[in-house]
Amino acid sequence: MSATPRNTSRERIEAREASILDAAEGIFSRSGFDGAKISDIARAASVAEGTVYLYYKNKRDLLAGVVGRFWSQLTQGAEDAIDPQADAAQQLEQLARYHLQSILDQFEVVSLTYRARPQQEQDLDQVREYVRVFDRIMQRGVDRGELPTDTPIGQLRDVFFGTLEFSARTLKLRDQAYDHSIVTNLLSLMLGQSHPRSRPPGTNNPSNRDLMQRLESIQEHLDKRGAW
Amino acid sequence: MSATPRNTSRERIEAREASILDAAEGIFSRSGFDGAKISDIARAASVAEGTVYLYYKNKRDLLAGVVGRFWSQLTQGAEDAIDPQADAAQQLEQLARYHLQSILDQFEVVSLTYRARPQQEQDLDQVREYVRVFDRIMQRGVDRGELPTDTPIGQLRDVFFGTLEFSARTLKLRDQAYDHSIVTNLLSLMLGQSHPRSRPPGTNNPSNRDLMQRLESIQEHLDKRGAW
DNA sequence: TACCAAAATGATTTTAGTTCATTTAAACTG
DNA sequence: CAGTTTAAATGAACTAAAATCATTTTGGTA
Repeated sequence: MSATPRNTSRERIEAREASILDAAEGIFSRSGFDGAKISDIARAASVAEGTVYLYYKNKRDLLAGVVGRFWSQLTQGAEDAIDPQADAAQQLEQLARYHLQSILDQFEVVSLTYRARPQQEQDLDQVREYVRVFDRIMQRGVDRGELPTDTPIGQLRDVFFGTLEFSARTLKLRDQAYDHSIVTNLLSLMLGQSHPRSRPPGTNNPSNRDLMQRLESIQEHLDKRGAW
Repeated sequence: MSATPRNTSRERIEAREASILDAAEGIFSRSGFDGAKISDIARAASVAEGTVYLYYKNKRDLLAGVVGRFWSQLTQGAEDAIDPQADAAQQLEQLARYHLQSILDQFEVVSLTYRARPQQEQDLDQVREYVRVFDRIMQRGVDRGELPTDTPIGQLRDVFFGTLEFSARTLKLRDQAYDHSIVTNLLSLMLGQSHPRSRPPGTNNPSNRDLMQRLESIQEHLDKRGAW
């Protein structure tokens, strides 16, 4: 009873499972859950249709596998993206940038998350593990005195992820790219600095002459738009 | 060719369409998109299966109908829930409470929104109309001087709806009830109450900078009006 | 009442998820 | 290495449900 064959066998099986997940992720992302056919996924993974069902008991389960792997990888990536030396505010900014960039890059997979059964508890385990990255940053900030002791971490978590996800949706909807101001504004909101009323240095208080010129240009602008 | 029969006929047809939507909303909410069978919906609406396809070209289209009606009704309800006399902060709180309560009450239908094709533009028209309620409150607040002229309305919209939706999801996941502190915390965050910015309108002589910002916002406002 | 067009029906077709009897490959044994 | 056993893979067959369409029913009109 040598261990080597068992291991190679297990590796082979894991590689096959990964290739099925890869294929499924591609097809699901491109065609959505309903549009994706098991036959397409099987072909993309170079296996027979029946083989898919040896690894996942049905189509929903396969989706849960794809989505779960995505969030697990996201957790790993987030931990790598955060500097352990930095303070809470810096870490939060690192997480925010990483998160926004990731969900923009893989928007389709994120959307598929909500097609996994929300009622099935364990389907969202990896998502829950991911948000704990946020909780740890905040708790550490409180423990170190960088954040007030009465910081409502749970509510701020909803602000953080809710805002970033809606922002991503808005950007996608309007075909706009990542905008750094989203993250900086969110953080100044959350950490209680004043509104982004901070002006870039160098913009001085405009003179009346500036105002006059601006008014002239506005009239020009309006005139160009033609008749009312 | 009297008009009355046409009308009664149209009313009959609209009533039938509404009864199909009612049935679909119930079945979709209870069983989810995949679990819902057209045959069940048809039976609940007391029509034949084929009849459903006279009103909606397929199952996804029927879902889009259900979701679209929901958001339209939400827009109507929101406008009713807001006191036109109140200031921006009060109106925002009214909208927040109404919104959170509504998406908690009808969580299943809200969830179904994301199963409607996000790529299909017109499927989300009613959602877009709904968020304009927020935009109008904010714009009016800016115009009245209750909010700073540089208020980033678009970004705050993402904070507002994103946070409320995530909060609702969290509450549902943990079987918790509506919590007033969610709304009050969100609003104090958004309106920056911790840092007193409630300048009684009209008392202060606006700086040139304020004037400049106001002019910019007027131009932006004019541009958005479109339709020249 | 007879006629027509619109609306409704439900049996039939089509499509795609799932199963399972069979085949193929891998692992173990003497 | 041959023989045996066990695990993995296959794809044709099965099944459920979405979608279609030839036929029937209904409601309005002359």
